[in-house]
Amino acid sequence: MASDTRERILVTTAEHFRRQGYNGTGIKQIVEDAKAPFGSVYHHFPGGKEQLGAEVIRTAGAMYGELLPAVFGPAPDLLTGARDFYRLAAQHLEESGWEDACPIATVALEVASTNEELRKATNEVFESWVAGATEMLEGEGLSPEAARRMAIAMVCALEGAFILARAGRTREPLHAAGDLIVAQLEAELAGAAPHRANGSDEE
Amino acid sequence: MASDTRERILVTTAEHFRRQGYNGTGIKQIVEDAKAPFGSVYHHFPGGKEQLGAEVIRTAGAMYGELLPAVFGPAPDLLTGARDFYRLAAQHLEESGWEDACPIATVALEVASTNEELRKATNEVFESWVAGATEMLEGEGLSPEAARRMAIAMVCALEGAFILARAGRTREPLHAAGDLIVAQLEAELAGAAPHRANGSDEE
DNA sequence: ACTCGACTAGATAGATCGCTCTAGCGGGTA
DNA sequence: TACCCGCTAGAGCGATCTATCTAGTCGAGT
Repeated sequence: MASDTRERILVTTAEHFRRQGYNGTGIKQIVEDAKAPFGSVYHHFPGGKEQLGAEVIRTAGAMYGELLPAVFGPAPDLLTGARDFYRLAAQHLEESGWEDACPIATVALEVASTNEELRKATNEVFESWVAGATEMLEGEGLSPEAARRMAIAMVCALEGAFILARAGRTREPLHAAGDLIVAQLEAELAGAAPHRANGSDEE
Repeated sequence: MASDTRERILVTTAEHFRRQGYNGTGIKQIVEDAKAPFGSVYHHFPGGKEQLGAEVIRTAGAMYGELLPAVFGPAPDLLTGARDFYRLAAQHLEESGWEDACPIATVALEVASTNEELRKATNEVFESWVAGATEMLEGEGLSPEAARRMAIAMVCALEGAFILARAGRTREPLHAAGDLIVAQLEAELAGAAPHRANGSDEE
């Protein structure tokens, strides 16, 4: 039993935040869609909407961060991994009716200047994504500085492309951003001596 | 006269949208800060909050779009223009207490799946920015396809960097995104246009 | 002087907001 | 049996939301 009500509330809230943001989502709406009793929200999240929001940001953010190894892992090399990532994101976005983009971007912008607690939560998530990508890029021979800069740029390009793609209902921005990242990744990898014993060098 | 009340309402609403989004901004708050009578909102904007929102998106978007020629115009060449753009954006963002980023990004994400009318307005603004940048890049010798792709990537990188910068209260994402764009711009221009002798780039 | 439309001014309606409160259910322990 | 406690269940509070309504002010045109 534990509390799958609590889990349902978290998942449903995450879906609503991704679609319509923090301020656009009411607690009444959440409990209705989660088929949970209203009081349970304040039992499981005594801190109210803010605590619920913080937990959703962290769990949904961590879940999305796992897509990084999930997509890059099976790919034959980093470049195709990167290309796949943006293309899969575009495909998933369209198939979801232009709803399933970044789970925390809308909330991040809403709270950046109005709620310190939630702002910190979103920042931690972004930092964890950047850290994951940085580690991956360092493994390919980039210097720590170059790797981090590139990792940040990858996340920026993705987030920005999500905004334009949802506004215009088109995959074009995600493809343009993906192409940019792949091209630049190619250039940087060529410049940084790939001393990998693992056979992964072409060109 | 066209009453400057109407103008004050537009400007104040734009400021609030940029800071806290559409759903986070109440009409009461707008009229209070704009020192305007409540009824005037519905006199000047009979369509209510939605019409007000649409007009704010379009006017603020057009105003922000004018920064493109304003920054790139006086620059000695395209690369320094691009570098300046991201650095000025970062500087302005920090000086405003991490509030003055994109005037419509928050609203764009909030309404993308919930309000067709406003979604279209945000898309028109993004399209106009892309069109402006595309034209500029074509003037530098890029093919129409390459120019548009690059223009989209520039906007994506900027928007995404704004999200991370506001969340983390740091200029780093804007610098990383700017560096990425400048590097890729350099590569594409070298392949497309006759190089202009102009000893400028360093760092 | 008089009218009329543009605009100001704010009270108020009706819905919804986040949240608190009490009551009851159900199963493990004594 | 009796008791506790994690959890469900929802009525209801005060605040706030968007929007409408009436009344008043002001200036230009006749």
